[in-house]
Amino acid sequence: MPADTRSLAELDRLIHEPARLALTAILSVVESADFLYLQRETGLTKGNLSSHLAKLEEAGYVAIEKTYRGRIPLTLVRLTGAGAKAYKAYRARFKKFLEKA
Amino acid sequence: MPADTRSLAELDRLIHEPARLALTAILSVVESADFLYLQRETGLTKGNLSSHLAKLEEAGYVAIEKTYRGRIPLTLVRLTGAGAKAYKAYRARFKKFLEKA
DNA sequence: CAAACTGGTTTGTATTTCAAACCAAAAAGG
DNA sequence: CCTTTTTGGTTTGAAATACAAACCAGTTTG
Repeated sequence: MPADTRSLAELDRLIHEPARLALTAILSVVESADFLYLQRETGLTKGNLSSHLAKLEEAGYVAIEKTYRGRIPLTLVRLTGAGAKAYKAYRARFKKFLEKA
Repeated sequence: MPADTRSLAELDRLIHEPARLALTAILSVVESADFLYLQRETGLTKGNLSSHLAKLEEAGYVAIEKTYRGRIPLTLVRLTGAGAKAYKAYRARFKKFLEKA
């Protein structure tokens, strides 16, 4: 019997997107990160990073705080409880899928 | 140091899509499957199954053979060598990602 | 022989994604 | 100073995706 592929349909698409998966993975281990750090780490363009972050924020998966380092803007991002939970669930589902094939 | 999230950008998007990942996973263990079997197994509509299969075929990941069972049409699908290779690579990458976080 | 069912494909629309253009503030150069 | 460049982003278009609904040819059923 083939793997339970039905469970794949339930994957959280918001996290599944590779760019956002990368972001979520990073944020799950750093407590908080700024915009440029995330850009360097993921290799995304500023535009794409900005819009992916906006989506994650809209979903309540990250909280974005716009502040200043001295006088230059600093955008800080951290995973929310909901974001951490969703990421954990995503990983668990995917891991299960990978195991049984 | 956060996980190597750069590697996620290299995931094969064609396989990454959940519907096609499900199809590929099934085909990786069955040698050959017909259209309706794949539909039942994945829960996709006929339309979506048809177009996802078309994409996989276009990429050379599956071979589709249209034949007949008696007088009613029968569409048989099997993974090609390239498809099997791509699927294997996808799994390896993802597994690696899951392991180091 | 008309209606419904099989086994699909095509079409239309709504989302998504990416890249390129844009923008305001700050720093650097002449 | 005043222009130019750089920093730290956001907004805007255009292209690709994905999904659902409509369609279609052939077959069986009433």
